[in-house]
Amino acid sequence: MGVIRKTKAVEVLLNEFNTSDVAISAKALIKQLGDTFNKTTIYRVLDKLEDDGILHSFLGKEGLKWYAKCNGCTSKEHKDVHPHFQCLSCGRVDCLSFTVLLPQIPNRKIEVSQLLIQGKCEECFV
Amino acid sequence: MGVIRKTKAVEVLLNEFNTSDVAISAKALIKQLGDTFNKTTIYRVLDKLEDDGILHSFLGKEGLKWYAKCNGCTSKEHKDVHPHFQCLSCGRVDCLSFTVLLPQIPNRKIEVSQLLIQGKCEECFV
DNA sequence: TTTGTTAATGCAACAAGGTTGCGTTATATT
DNA sequence: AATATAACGCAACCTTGTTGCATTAACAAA
Repeated sequence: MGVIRKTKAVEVLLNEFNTSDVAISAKALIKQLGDTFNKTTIYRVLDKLEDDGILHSFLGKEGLKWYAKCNGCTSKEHKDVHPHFQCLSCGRVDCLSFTVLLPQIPNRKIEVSQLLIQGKCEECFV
Repeated sequence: MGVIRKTKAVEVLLNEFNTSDVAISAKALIKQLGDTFNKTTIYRVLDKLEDDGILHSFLGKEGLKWYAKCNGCTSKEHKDVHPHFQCLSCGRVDCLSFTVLLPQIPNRKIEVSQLLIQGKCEECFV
């Protein structure tokens, strides 16, 4: 990827992800920042941050695109494959830090896997 | 769910899923049957078949909705939780018949999980 | 500090998957 | 055959996300 300039939008978006560990949907970011930045800009910055290995994205339920910080990824390789947890009560999504081991499947080659777990998060589970 | 009438649309759609075990996206069904039935009808029939426990649905990559036959589900309970495999070469999606065991997560309650595995299918993996 | 290159932005229009309202048709029941 | 109502077709709409293009602003070099 090309040079990334430190613009207001990049700064603000990065800050969103640096202040907590949860994933944030593009939709939520647009709702929150849409008055300050054009939605096109937000989509493009997220895209670029993903290309640069700073964020990773995945699809949550309802087909929404979610973003979260990467750990140890580069622009060359997104090695950050882990499950995501979506709370059915409050909607919050976060990254789980364990690795799910998949069985080998005969005659198939696994390249990517996406595991979305849904239920009640720590706050909502009492 | 209410009574389900044996209409042409129901008959044709059911037949699509009965002749093979692969999953089919709503989009593909509309492309294939859109001249015969209105897309609204197709969406509604799929919806109803899912409610009745005959089909189950999940989201594939790109946020498309996919449907496949259920095994042993009723309209009360969709017990059919299994991984889905999407081939990155030919696009084909099918249901894998094994169960992935998830570790318990402290202070959270797991209710649903969706595992999408991507790679090369049996046909494309040589 | 001014200049110049080009990445980044805003805007408007668009794309695609899916949904809704409503008047009409057809299935199943009596 | 008459009736109730599920299912249908159509058009219009909604939402998330994308594209083209003219304008603005980072940033490096002079």
